[in-house]
Order: sequence, then C-alpha cells, then structure tokens
Amino acid sequence: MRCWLIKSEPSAYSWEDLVRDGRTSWDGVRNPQARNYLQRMRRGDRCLYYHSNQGEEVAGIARVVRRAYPDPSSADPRWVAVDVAPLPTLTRRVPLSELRTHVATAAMVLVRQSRLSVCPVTTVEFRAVLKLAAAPVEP
DNA sequence: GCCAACGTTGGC
DNA sequence: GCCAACGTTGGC
Repeated sequence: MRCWLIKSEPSAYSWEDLVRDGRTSWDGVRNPQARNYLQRMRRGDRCLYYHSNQGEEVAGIARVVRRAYPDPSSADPRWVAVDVAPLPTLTRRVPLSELRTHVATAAMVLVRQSRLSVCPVTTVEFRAVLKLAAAPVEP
C-alpha cells in the first residue's frame, strides 16, 4: 500500500463533497508528472486529501477504489483518472504551515513543489500527518 | 493581488 | 533543439 497526496480547491470539490458523494472520479489532471503518479496508484492506496488555495490544509484521508483508466473528461487518451472514496473524517485538520514546522513532514513533495496536484507521500510522512491529525490543538 | 515555480508554445 | 515569451497554479 502506497501513500499519495491529492489536491483540490474546496470551492471546486471539497472533502465535504467527497464525504457526501461517497466516491468520485479523480479526473481533470493535465500535468504529466501528476499523471505518472496517478498511473502508479493501486486499489487500497491511501491519499491525503489536501485543500489548496482556501484552507491550505490536509482535510481528510481517501483511499483509491479504482486504478487508472482513461480520463472521461479528455479526448486525449494519455490523460487518466482514478476513483477515490473517503475514509472516516480526521479528528483535526493539518495546515500546511504546520507541516513546514515538523521535521518528519517538512521535506514532503507538497511542501517543496507546491504546484504539483498529485504527489507521492512516504509512509513515514503519512504516519506523521496522521499523528498530527489526531493530536489536540496546542493551547 | 502579487509573484515564484513550472509547463507549454512557437520562432529561429 | 534551444530559449524567450506566455499561461497556470498556488502560497503568501
């Protein structure tokens, strides 16, 4: 099982939208590097669900329920989509600013290469984010 | 709203 | 095939 991070602007499609829908097609990716990562995803892989632009935080965890297939939103067969479903909502969301400050998460691709909409996450990073998501807010 | 970091396009 | 110009993303 591998770990990834997928980005969405909450005004376009938020974590709440995914929870409401129960499952969605992760399509519309038009960046070659992000596409390569989509193709490497397998059923059961975990995805940090990140809100870009508004929020700038890990808003939830999703799992891959269908591996890469031709993106229905494109006539070009080179672009692919996967399907994802939500896992139970996090106790606490983890803002980007916090990921920057922790040693275990400061080197995440998300932090270093902000424009990539799909990126890999190491299992160490993934566990660190989960830990931060479960931690109570500092007083 | 600005700008840095990329990616893409097109002239040469 | 190089690179300048331009467009887009996303943090700040």
